[in-house]
Amino acid sequence: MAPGDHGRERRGYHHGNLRAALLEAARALIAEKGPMGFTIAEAARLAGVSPSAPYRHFRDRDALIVDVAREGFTRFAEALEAAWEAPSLGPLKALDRVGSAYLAFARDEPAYFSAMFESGVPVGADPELKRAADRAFHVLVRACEALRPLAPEGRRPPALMMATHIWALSHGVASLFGRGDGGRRSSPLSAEEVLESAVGIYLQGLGIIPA
Amino acid sequence: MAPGDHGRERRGYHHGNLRAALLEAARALIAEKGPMGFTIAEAARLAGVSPSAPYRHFRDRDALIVDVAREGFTRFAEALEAAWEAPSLGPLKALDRVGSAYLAFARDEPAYFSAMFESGVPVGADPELKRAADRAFHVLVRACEALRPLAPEGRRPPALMMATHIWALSHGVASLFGRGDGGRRSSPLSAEEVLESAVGIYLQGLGIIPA
DNA sequence: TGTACATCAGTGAACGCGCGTTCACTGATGTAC
DNA sequence: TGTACATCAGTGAACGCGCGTTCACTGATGTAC
Repeated sequence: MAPGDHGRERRGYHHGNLRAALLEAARALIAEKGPMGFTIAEAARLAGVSPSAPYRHFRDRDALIVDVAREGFTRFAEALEAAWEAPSLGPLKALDRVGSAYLAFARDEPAYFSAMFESGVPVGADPELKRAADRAFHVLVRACEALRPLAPEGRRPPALMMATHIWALSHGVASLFGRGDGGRRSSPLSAEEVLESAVGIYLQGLGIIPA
Repeated sequence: MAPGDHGRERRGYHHGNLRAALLEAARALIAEKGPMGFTIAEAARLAGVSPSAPYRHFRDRDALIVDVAREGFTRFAEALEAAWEAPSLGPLKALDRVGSAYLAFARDEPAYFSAMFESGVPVGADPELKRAADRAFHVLVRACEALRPLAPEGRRPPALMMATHIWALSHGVASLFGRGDGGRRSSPLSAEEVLESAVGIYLQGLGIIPA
């Protein structure tokens, strides 16, 4: 594959799809060297275009990273939604699938993951970014709303709190044990096993699963 | 405070404490701009020394960051150990204190935290770094060993697994809600409240706390 | 106590490099008539 | 269908900058006798 063949074929002087090609190049570079190792010049090179071309599509370097994070949150939300909504196996099984999707995303898309959570981009940097992030979190909230009625009546914490707990747990497991790039800790258990067992004990604590 | 006054007074031509001053300067710079925003040249400037001076003490830029991470893990381990060992209030109260110490460290020392967990430095980069990291994790293992006998006999997961669960939970909460620098998510609950309530439900799940 | 000398821990100039960004420009594309 | 023209999306040269690292050097320190 020749340089510049990102997205559709380049048609002569005009690239035709430069914006998308730059986002893809940035993703690839961030996967390689982290969010701060990425440079606009190198992204342009990868897209087969002069170093000034990106400025037709992005105000500056930061704007490009914000867009990568936004794209990442959008795909993340889609992945979680798909995991939750697909089959009707009951909320317990579905929650399991959402957890696995969280880990799979962190593992398969380390570039998006670090642009989203480790690049220093504040969630409020862009309204669309915020919307996508909220959308992802909302999947967990819906899951917890479905789970709540299974708990004994006196002991039902707010769904939002439950979702926050499970989010933190998933995020911690993903960060420590389930990253696609280097630097993860070693553990006798896989990330999936850690998350699944922890969530199981948590749900027992709520009386949703029998002890 | 004049530039270069890190640690003890500079005594003429020789700095006297340059190594420590550079580590401190690096910490300050990482707190400001993240692990990748830090440069050796700027650290030297902060320490009041020529740009080539750092090379007397560190092979290169990476070596300096690894040392910052090592220093961070050492202080982290000390903080967790102090939280666990101080008073004999019983393992439940002590675990609480360890959790708070985890969050406090992430909040008060964002530079160390990101050098340790987000700089791409692999834990195996340096034997002493690995030892310090293990020491920190070991506090959680000891805490879980103390907690385990409180669970009903048939339902006692390995302490190492429990420690992994609680570590992931603490780390997730710290990363998402309890960072000292920008970029954290908003939540109606404080990081401490989130962690405490989640750990409470988890311990109920183990039968260590009554439902 | 004094002196010669080895070693240590800095200096500062220099290098090559790649970056972000700007600028005037120009080739390609699409639209009005 | 053909032509004039506006607009779009690139080019490529240039800028100033700060970086990591090297090198030969030198001032300060400590030690042996």
